[in-house]
Amino acid sequence: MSQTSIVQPRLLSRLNERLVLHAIQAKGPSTRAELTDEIGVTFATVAKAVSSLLQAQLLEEFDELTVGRGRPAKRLRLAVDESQVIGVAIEVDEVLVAAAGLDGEPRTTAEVLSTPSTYPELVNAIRQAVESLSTHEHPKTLGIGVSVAAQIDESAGRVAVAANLPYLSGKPLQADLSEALGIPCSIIRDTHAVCVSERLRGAAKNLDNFLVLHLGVGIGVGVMMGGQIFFGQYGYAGELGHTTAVTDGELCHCGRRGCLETLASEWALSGRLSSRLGRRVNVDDIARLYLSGDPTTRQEVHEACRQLALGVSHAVHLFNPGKVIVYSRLFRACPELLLVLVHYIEETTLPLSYQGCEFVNATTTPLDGSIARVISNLTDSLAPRLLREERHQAT
Amino acid sequence: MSQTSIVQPRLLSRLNERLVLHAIQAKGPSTRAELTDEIGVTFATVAKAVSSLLQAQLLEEFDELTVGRGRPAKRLRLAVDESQVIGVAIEVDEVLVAAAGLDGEPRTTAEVLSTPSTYPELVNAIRQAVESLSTHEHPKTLGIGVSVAAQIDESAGRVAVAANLPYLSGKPLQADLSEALGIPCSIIRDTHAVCVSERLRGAAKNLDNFLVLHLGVGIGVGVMMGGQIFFGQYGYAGELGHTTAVTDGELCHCGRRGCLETLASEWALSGRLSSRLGRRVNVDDIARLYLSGDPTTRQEVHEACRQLALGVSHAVHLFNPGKVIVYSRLFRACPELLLVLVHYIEETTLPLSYQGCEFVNATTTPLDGSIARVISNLTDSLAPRLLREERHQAT
DNA sequence: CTCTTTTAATTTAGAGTCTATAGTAAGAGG
DNA sequence: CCTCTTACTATAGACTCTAAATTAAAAGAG
Repeated sequence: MSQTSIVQPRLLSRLNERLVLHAIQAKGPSTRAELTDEIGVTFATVAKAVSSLLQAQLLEEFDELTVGRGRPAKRLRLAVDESQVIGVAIEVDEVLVAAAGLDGEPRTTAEVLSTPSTYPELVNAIRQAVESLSTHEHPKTLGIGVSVAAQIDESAGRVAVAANLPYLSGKPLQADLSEALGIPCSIIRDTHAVCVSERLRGAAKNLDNFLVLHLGVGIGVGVMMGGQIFFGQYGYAGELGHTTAVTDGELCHCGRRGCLETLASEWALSGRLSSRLGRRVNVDDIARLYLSGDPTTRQEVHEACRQLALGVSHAVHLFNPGKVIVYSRLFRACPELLLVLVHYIEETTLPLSYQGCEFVNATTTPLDGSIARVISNLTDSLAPRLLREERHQAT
Repeated sequence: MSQTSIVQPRLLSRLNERLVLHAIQAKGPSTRAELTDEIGVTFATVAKAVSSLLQAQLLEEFDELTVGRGRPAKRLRLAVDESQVIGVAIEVDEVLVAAAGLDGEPRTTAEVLSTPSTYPELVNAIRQAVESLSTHEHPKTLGIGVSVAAQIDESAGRVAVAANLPYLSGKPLQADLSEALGIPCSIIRDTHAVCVSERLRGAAKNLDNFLVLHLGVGIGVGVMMGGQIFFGQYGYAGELGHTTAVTDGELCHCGRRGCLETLASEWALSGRLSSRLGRRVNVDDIARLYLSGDPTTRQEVHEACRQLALGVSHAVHLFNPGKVIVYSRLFRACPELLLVLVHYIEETTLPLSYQGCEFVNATTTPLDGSIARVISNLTDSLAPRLLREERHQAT
């Protein structure tokens, strides 16, 4: 099988390094003594793991204003002065690039490019933007994350199908960027990116099971379960837009009829409202009209919410998530829509299934997610994850 | 946090013991040399792990008819002569008890009791049945698994809600049985039990992501993802029966209208057919009538399949499983119904989502599952699971 | 200003694990 | 009987952990 086993003495120290990083991510900057209590290993072991992480520039030591007796401890934080990561978000009309410390906090406002129209230009534009953030005045760049508004085969690092950026379909973007930049790079679907950043520093901190409902041109959910993105057997988990909402409904671009996407996507909504209002409206217009109380808009939007709630209800029944995070321009502009959505969901969902499940707007973006993805990769590539799974009753 | 860390040198040997057991489960009886190739550690390490597992009576050594040159190897198998486990299935009308070797193969035909009508009688009946299988003529009993046709809080070992066995609701069955029997015991929901046994030795061998569609009085799915049963945040994942299938449909016992269960459960189907045929029919009658070609029956059954397919379609879209295993008396009696179900599913599901997903009947029962659960517990309690999760592109 | 107290960090000894390598065991074939 | 082949055992070297002793750096008491 595997040429050489991972089960070797040094696995232990890797595991402890990983535990140290996760403890600091969860509790913020800590001293070695605090980490000792938190992790449950000896001070000596913590010190050793920390020294290795300092060497790898994943952690930084800093003095704090001491207050108690005794020798003052040095506090450790995720590296922000010595190291950085770079996140890239490829969207339909623009590409965003930003650098961040290992805490996930962007250190600059994002640089915005308009999306090039060929693949080589895209790779080149990203290379230039990344290089301008990686000069010698900047901290050392440890990795690059790229979120893409497309179906991604994340294990192969390849774009699967990019409906709205056709030239990306099938491209081995991860390998091409890694090569062009000379720095480890990983690509991730935008929906999944939001999952990762919401968990790292957004609405789902320390939550293992939640959904991100992504409403854009289509409707999809990002599934975070057991602390990991869930891909399904072939990587297509989280499809919601092509669930049949009404039998013999409107024709969908997928060839079937009555898909949820024909009723509740932002794209469908602006189409319906455009024809009812007799002029072209986009999502921002809809939000404005909705907030101003336009009755036609309110009626259509609420109807879309009702249909959407049915689809979300299925997902809640099946996943029993601890939270549902809505990532949508319309919902961000009109937060009260969350209440409407929840109202319809409660009508069609078993209380046992939605009890304890909060519905909130996303607080992060795919750009944050691309950064969070690199950071997770850096921490998780140290060692595999230990997963306890005992369900035994001791006698 | 945890008093003492699990990350210690002996974790390595535990991990290797676990790898040895899983290799033998996957590949069948093996020699130490074969395990060495399979696992990727040194022969010496394998030999040490094996010797520890022999001591724990989880493995057995046996001579085989040698054929090649060289010193003949001793082959190792999961213990079946020296050790056994006992499985119990608590169903609405009967309780099944059987002993099995650690390979999961039952060593006896199941003993069948009619389900007692009080909790103490139930515990006592199980105690007697188990003790008659644990006398000194029998191999040593290493554990007991109990599958229950009810909602279970599997982490607490407690029955949550038992709609059809009311006296079980809220009972700490796992602790009570462990105490009564003096042997580690674990309880598991019947739907989940089928998941576990299908993966151990049924239709889902070596498959990490699949669903078990359980049609009985209700409709539910067991979700196996990443090789583990998925519970959701609060343990209620896999609900399908109370998905709203038609707005303003028939009143469901849950208080809402149009639940899938009112249209497609075996219970609903027999109700509808009883009233249309003018006489009481149960599931077995329906199967007979269906196979004999009765048009009314065929029409109603196909309509139920159509509704069911819509619900399954949602699950397939969201989970993208590698297989859907149907556990249902009606489907087992009429295997051609699978084709009907698949036909309707294909009508309402994105090809990308169901491609590569097979729909098959279950080959195991909750009793097999209760046995499989104990065996998993024995192997998995040795060490936590190592979960690699790298998605990085090496430069 | 010196000494004690307190907390932080390092060092060292002891036990456990792995790999690698050399050596022993048990059969088949000439 | 000897050699070849495969299976298994034993030992040395490197790495890890814990635990306990030692050193380091500050605050406070006298």
